[in-house]
Amino acid sequence: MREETRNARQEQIEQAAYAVLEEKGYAATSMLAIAKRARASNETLYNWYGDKTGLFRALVVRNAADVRRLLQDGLDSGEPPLAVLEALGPRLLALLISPRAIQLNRAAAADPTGELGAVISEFGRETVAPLIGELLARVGGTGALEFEDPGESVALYLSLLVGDLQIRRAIGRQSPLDDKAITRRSSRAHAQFLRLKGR
Amino acid sequence: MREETRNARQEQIEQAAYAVLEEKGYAATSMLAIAKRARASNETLYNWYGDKTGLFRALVVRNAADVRRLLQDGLDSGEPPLAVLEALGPRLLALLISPRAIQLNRAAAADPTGELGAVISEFGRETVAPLIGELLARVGGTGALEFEDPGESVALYLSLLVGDLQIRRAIGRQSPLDDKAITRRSSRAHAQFLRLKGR
DNA sequence: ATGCAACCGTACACTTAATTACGCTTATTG
DNA sequence: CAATAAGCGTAATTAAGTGTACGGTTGCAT
Repeated sequence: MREETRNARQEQIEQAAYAVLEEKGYAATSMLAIAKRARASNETLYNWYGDKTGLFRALVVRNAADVRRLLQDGLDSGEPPLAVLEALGPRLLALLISPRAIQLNRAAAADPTGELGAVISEFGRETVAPLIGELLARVGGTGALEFEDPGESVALYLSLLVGDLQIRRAIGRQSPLDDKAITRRSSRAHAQFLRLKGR
Repeated sequence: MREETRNARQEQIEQAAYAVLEEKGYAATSMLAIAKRARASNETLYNWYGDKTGLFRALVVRNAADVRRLLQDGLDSGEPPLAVLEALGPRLLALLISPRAIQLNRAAAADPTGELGAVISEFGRETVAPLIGELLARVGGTGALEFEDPGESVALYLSLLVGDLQIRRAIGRQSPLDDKAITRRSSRAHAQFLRLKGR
């Protein structure tokens, strides 16, 4: 199969996986259901992804790449760091509590092997945090911030921005935030962060 | 069976449930495994708890009662509110990220019916938040705090105290925080909260 | 002591879902 | 235009786990 065709096919399969996942939740999502939705055979799914965990690992990696790209674009934009931070807030928050991300977190929580959780950690927070750290360092470079421990500042920023929204969404009792709520929460977090760490 | 005996037996069964849960994770925890661990029959488990969700609901309720008691004792202690808040921080944090609480959150995230999540919310956050709100209001009454929206202040306090620790523990391989780390995080959160909301 | 109700241990349907196998069809390639 | 590799659809296999049933046993009340 031509590489191009195959990539397109994988895209379709992963779309289907998300669709079923968002519709049924992880526990009720079967490989067969994904295959049918994508009009693929489950033999193909197993050939390409190995097993169910492998398929979801692919979803996690692709999702994390989106977040990474968002941050990297911000870093490369050449805009003033503080403006970048402010603009990134709502978009980052939106990604982190999107239905897709939440379903992946639920999947990781449900995964008996714990492997999905490891992958989310590795490709999620552990690649994202350094990028935020870099951004904060640049803001610091402009003199707008003052902090000793960069890791602690990243954690504080994420605490203010995201807080316990992810876990509350994951256990199902927090409805998705609309754009307005996301903007409000993000700008509040931005202001609070500056008050704590700004000079 | 004498009531006392029965309560003790339930205690043992719930202990066993936690043990298996912490050992295997929710998905790999079967009713039979719990029964065997407790040297009980699964018929008894089903008679007493109805079904698997019912058993875990019992765990959630008991766990939430612990948290509630902690806060209520603080409120009733008669100590100065600000001191109560400071003393409560580490103990509350320790409970919220304890292995038991985390496993219950994992269970809720994995539960396809979403019922466990509802129970956690109802007996967890939704009874705890008002108590924290009451405590914050009393601190405000002493003139040490100033805020308009009590709900928002509770959310901020919890964000600073707990942040995304729960979700990271739920999906990650992150080890529990030791006492020292809990104390440090809690006192930092306390200071930051006062800085944002204190007068 | 003795009857009874609940409990234990084990076995047993009954489902469900992950994998695997396979015959048929379609696309790629030399 | 074959030859062949890959993919499709579906059926078979396997493995667990939930929830139920049941004979034997134990603790409790009378």
